[in-house]
Amino acid sequence: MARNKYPEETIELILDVAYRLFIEQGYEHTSIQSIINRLGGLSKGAIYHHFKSKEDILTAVVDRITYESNKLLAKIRDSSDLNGREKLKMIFKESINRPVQDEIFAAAPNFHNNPKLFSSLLNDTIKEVAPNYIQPIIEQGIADGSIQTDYPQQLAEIIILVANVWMNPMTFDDTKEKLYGKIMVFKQMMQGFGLDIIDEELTDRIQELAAIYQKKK
Amino acid sequence: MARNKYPEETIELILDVAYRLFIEQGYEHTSIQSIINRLGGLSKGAIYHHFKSKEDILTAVVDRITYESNKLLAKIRDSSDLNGREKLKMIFKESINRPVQDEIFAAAPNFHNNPKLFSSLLNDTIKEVAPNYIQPIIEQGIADGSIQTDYPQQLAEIIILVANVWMNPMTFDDTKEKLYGKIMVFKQMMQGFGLDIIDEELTDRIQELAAIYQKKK
DNA sequence: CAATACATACCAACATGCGGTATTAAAAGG
DNA sequence: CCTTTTAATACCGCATGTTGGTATGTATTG
Repeated sequence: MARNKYPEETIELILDVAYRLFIEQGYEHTSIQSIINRLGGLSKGAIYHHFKSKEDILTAVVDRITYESNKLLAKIRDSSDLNGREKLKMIFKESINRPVQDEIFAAAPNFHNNPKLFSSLLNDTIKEVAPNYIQPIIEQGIADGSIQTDYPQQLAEIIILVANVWMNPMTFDDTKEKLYGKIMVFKQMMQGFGLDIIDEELTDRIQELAAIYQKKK
Repeated sequence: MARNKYPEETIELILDVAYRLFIEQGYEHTSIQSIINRLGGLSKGAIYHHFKSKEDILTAVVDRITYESNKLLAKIRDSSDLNGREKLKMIFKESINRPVQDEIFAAAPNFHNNPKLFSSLLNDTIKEVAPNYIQPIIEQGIADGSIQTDYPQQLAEIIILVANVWMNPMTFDDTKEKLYGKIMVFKQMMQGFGLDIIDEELTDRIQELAAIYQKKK
């Protein structure tokens, strides 16, 4: 293939293809060759020119998956018109309403068939999302009196772990009924932490996602 | 190597070696050849005679890791002299006191370097441990009045997920101080579910494990 | 003698490395 | 300014070493 004047386009193309394949077949069952085959003439050398390894591609893919989500989280975190508790509630509401989610959920098999991608996303959740987005909000909540805890770091982690991983329909392949129970238990957990922020609007939307996810089976 | 009259010994040997390597270097960075090299003369044929694939070895290793633990859980689940809530408390106490844990914690890098093993253990936790051991205990607790919930299945999952995964020092590579905060938050979560069963004895032991795990660094 | 416990030789697929080439951008020279 | 030179970069495609897995052979057991 001819050389591209704008190499970022090539990089984006590689990431597009890799993203789809990683989600559809899993990282370990996607070969570099299978990526090349869908690249429309691009070669192995092209890939290894832009990325130093297959794992490097995964890192870039995960970055792209989380980029939009993190931008939203940052916006909520830095908004000045809400207290900590309200920001937390806003996060659940907004993060669940992005259509990107639908696509991922509809395409992805469960985590057990994609351990590497799953573990990368989990790692990001704990090492990036929790400390950089959730914890600051909780700390603000402590300062403004809307949240009470002595352990903001740990509270941030457990909330986001349960919400993003356990309640994610893609992670554990739940039925609608089972997910409903999860939401109820999550709600009770949040109340136990003094955070009564899960309302009907949220529970409905989560079930909607589960339905989408199940349709593809 | 000469043929072994008792092939189970050969199987155990293979699993011993594989177990160590999987934990030390991760599943994906352990080659069949590196297992063979530590087998003391045994060959590839031996391995593929007893196991049909590398993944089959992983399954067997995970079974062995969980076997003792599950025996203990079954014993508590089936004991007749405790109510549901007491059994739950007993589980935390006993499962944390097994010396096997020390060894695993001392050898293992964090989950992110071992996604396949991690995801296998996580899968076992959700698909085996929660429904077969924790949920029945919670259901007994509902029946005998010592536990209140409308969602025993989901409650079982979230408790064991948080306890086995989030609070596991090996999973997220925590400091002693951070782990202490996790225990406090976990305690509060359990209280939120009406289960006030985490006492000082438990918190002390968990921190001990974290110390062991950190020493190897 | 049949089944089993291994050994040995081998294969195809895979991630990655590398020498080479074409294209572009930047700098130098007129 | 325009042209020439230089250097950087995009990309090609085969070579390489390693990997998981297989086919087949051989010795041992019962």
